[in-house]
Amino acid sequence: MDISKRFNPKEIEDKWYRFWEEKGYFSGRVNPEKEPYSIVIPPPNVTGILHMGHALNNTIQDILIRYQRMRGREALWIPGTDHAGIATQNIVEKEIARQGLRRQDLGRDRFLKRVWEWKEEYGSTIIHQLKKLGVSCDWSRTRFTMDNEYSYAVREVFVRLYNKGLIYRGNYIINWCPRCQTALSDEEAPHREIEGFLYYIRYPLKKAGIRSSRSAKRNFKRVGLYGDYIVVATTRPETMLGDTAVAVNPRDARYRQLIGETLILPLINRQITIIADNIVDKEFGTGAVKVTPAHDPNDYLLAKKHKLDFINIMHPDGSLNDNAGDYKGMDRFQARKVILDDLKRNNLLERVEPHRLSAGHCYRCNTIIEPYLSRQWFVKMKPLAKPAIDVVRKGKIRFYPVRWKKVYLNWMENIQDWCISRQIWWGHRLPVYYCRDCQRESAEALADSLPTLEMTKSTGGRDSSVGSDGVIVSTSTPANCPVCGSGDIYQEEDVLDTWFSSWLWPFATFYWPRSDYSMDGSSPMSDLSYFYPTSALVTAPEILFFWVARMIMAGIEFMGDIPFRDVYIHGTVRDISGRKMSKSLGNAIDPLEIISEYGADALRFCLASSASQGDLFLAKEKFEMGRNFANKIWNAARFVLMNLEPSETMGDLCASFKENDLRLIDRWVLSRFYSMLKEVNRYLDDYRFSEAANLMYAFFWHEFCDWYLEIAKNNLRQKSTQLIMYKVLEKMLRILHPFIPFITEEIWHLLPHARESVMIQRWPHVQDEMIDKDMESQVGLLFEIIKTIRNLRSQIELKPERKAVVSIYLHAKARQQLIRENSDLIVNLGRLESLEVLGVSGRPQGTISSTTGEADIYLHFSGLVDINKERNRIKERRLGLDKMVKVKEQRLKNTEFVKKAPPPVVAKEREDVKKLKDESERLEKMLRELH
RNA sequence: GGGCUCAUAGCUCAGCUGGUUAGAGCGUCACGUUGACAUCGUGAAGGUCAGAGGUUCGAGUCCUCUUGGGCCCACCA
Repeated sequence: MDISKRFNPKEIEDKWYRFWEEKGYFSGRVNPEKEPYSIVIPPPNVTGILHMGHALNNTIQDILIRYQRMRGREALWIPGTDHAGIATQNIVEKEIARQGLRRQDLGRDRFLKRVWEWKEEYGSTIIHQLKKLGVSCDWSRTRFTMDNEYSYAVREVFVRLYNKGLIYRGNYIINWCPRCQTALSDEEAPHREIEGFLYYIRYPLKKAGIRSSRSAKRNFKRVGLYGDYIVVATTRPETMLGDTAVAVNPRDARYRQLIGETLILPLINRQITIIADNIVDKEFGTGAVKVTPAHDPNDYLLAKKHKLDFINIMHPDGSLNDNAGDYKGMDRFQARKVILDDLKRNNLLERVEPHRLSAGHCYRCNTIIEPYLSRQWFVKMKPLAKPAIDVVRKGKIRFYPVRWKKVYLNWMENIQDWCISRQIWWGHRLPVYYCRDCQRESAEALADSLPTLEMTKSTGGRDSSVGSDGVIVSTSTPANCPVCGSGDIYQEEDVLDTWFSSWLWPFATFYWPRSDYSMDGSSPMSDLSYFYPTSALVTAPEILFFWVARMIMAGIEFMGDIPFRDVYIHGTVRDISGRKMSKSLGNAIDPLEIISEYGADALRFCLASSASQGDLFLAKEKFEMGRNFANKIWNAARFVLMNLEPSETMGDLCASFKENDLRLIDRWVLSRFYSMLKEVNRYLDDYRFSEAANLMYAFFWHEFCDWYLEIAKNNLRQKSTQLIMYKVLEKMLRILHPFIPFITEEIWHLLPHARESVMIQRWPHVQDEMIDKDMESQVGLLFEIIKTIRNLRSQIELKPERKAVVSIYLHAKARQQLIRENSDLIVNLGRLESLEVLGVSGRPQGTISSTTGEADIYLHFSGLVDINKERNRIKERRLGLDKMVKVKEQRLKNTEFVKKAPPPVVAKEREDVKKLKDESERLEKMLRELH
């Protein structure tokens, strides 16, 4: 047979991927005969390009899917992409910016057309890249979160929640990204520490000369033109332009006399009042807080409570507006500088301290978030969260590793309402319409526009604006106002948060709210009812709140059932120094580069074997391990196939096979295989991929290749050897297939059998009757002896080509038979001329010696033996043994131990002592015999 | 400020519900073209399991504290 010496992944990967696709192996269809197993892919952004995180995430899913498919489940993996509102819009905006255009120049419709064109052209990049990985998604079901049917599901959900009173609209402080010019949810504005400053600013009192107490004196001094003042501390001095009060703690003696007094807000000369509230921390700063209701969430609440004015000083792009007086038109950070200069000039900046603070950052463009008062839409989360907490707490949904359960519950129990409106164009437009005629009659008419409200008096509570005043919510565009019949209707400009569509993914991908959809049209049940709830969700920790938690809520709310049973959360991919792998840091390893250099199998295997409990620390060299393993498998297969009789087929081999033909080593390798398989099964069912991968690796390489195949070289003409080599290889291909699908398929087709693909084979059964631990330990002794001989050889630097003569004394008579029967094995692997089994103990002339736990081994040596070296070696070993004996004897002397430890543990301890002592005595004897 | 997590060989990590002579891969050193594989083989060196207490007959494994990393959440201006 002509098989290349090296495995060359490039030549075969595309071929087999096409083969699987053409055969339709990836498709999952309703099949009442089979138990379903389904996974929905975490849909990558249409803007996405494959990175290591994707590679890891999808490798794991593919392992699960292929494994379950082989176990006889109807496996379905639904792929798709996410429209990624802000990210995609940003890309297309950048594109048109090269032509000097802003999206506003094109207008909404033309801009959206451009985005769709972009999507058509580049949107499936990541899909093609995923295929390179070998993933077995059912591509005929590929979904996009802005597909027509999907969009309908989104509107349906909005309407249902609105009608239930769970969606409301109102003016609140939200996270505003001045660069993207949209609101963001709390999750989209992660806090990051920044090195900033705390600025202490003097606010003069209108009525000078008030002293509250002696202790306060240093806080009140005369400054320039102004009278006495109060000092406030802030990290964002520019917001002072929007201040409408200063707050102090009512129990703060320093300021008690000043409560209710009026201050002159510097630079803008507005009169503001000193108010008292318990939320003010006396210890922080000066104990006096400037209150900026329109630009700080705390101040907002304070202002509601104290009925203060809300002054918005900023345009949506972060520049200051008309309310900012002389600073109007400046960018917020530029304004900060100028304001600080002006304050300094007026002797109003008391001091500046370095101050570390954490601020929200836009998760799309990393711009510092501005807390911004604007009219937005929200989902009330508490009612949705409650049942979603229950299902996790009761274990209906299980997290792997389990610690994520706590993280989930902690977040869910403190959940805040979800801001779902975005001031961008690419996305699902809110199914909200306004009737102009009704609005005209409404007192709140002016407030529907984008968040440009400049100054409003405080309004009522959080729910004040729900469902009133010309608002129509409907899945389809209404022709007339259902209240007044007017046709003067327009749709809400805002679109929904991308995650407002993603959270429906586990059922909207099955065409929910339709309940009758099935892919092949003639199924006895719908896809949704067959495949939902899905079996497992595999994802990264970053999107636990964004996505996983919300899917659980949506599943329960709209399907009445959990969306998945298991959640497996894998680690984050980092570089070798622990930094998160990212394009911007320049430390990313491109999976496609790894594939082309080492092969997709190498990539997959390395990722799987690195995917233990924590994060993954990767360096390019690490993938060599996978490549080497693939090559090892390749060559082992080559060896096995080269040594099968050309005409042999599996059937011929089996037919000529008799149980008693099996040699000890044959039974050993089978026993080891099934022992390993048993554990692999357990690990896979427990989402412990690295353990499963490493077990297979160790067995294949260090047991099957290093021992079995090496021994087989001397029995190649025996049918049983050929059969067992073949059998183990064949079974290994099956169980390795989910991890390394390409090479296993390639080798599969080189096997002399007729079955068309390894991918659709059954996962092997554990044959318990083949597992024999006692026999394994007998073989273990044989290996020990061989290793000891090799060790002795290397000590006297005996060249490999020189055959040695060895005598063995077995301490247990029963083992003599074992050694005699398998002496050929020791002779061959020990490179011996002959092996003698001694009847009595004692050192033969001209030998060097060593022991295993059960045998004394003497290697005949004609050269000069360095007696001292030999003696030291034996002594050292004895020392070690005696130390262990001491520890164990001490343990046995302890009556508590003997009384309380379980009998088998005590028995084993006794046995160990006996064995160790024996060995020690034999070493002692060897020592005596040396002279 | 709250929570989670980690600290085991030079590096990256295993070590499951406490009882091994503490393992693997990579790296290092020595030897090697034995009829698959140098992307290989054989052998070796290398660890007081971060530190201190405690629970227990027994702790790398459980508890507390200390030290040092990492991550997440949070409305300290």
